[in-house]
Amino acid sequence: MPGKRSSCPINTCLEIFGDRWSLLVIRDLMLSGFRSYKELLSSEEGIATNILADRLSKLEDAGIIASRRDPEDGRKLLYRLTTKGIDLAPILREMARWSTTHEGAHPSPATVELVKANRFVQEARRRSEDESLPPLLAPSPRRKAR
Amino acid sequence: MPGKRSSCPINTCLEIFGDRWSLLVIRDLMLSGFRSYKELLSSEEGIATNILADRLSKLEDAGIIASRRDPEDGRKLLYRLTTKGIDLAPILREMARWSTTHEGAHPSPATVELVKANRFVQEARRRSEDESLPPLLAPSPRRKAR
DNA sequence: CCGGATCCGTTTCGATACTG
DNA sequence: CAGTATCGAAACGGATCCGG
Repeated sequence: MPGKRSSCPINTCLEIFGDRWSLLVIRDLMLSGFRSYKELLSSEEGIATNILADRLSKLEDAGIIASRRDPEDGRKLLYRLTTKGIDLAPILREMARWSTTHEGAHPSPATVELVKANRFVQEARRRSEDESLPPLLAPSPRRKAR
Repeated sequence: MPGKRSSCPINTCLEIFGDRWSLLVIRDLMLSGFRSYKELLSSEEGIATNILADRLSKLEDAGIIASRRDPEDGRKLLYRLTTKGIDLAPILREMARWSTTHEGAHPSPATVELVKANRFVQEARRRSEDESLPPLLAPSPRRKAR
């Protein structure tokens, strides 16, 4: 349903950024490079299995992420951002910057440095191309089972 | 409810950008400077009165928008972005840039120029301080009552 | 008239159990 | 492990009502 709304420059972002879970998936892939379904499940703060599956397929349809078999473990699917997805990095960077300025967000020191140094986008890109690189952020807070 | 999630740099943006309607309200205020409740109702693509009221109060609680009486028409309330809200402009700018690059978004030529010239943020700021300036974008597509 | 608040039918979301 | 089915909870949209 492309609808009748192409006059505003941010409308095409709405389906991604109008949704909390899509945003979290993108953030996680951007910070870590590759992730399997299971890793995303435990990383995102308590996303349900059906929601994750739904968002992954929508993001894949939108050409923002892509999946492929894990060459080392045939059972797993590895998800990563496409070029189009990686290009969302500047948006995330500005979000991180805003949060740090206006709310008491406490990103990891490493992330702060990246944002300051303007290398966030570049690092996110490298991470999607080279899976040997470590994540930008620790494995995740892993929210307590509510 | 600050919750237990401060380790990621974008978490504090989630409540705004995880919600479609908040995003639209912010976009509209950013492009036009001031808006009354009624104007927002007809500008946003078909938002319901209760939803708009809800989002306006949440955004006000978050310190992102502020309201005051229209000096010329005591019945009206005028909403505008606070400094904190205006500082979201870089995020919107990157969204506009991404949309223009990756989807066939057709922003108004004026908006394209602003984004290219990097003046989007600056113009949004001016518009929130000086209500004599024209909106950056036409009064809005005004979606057909389906 | 303007800015909401309230009620209500419908749709969507999300937690859990379950399956290939 | 990756993903569906189910079903209750929440959000949404529309209409209507109300105080100023």
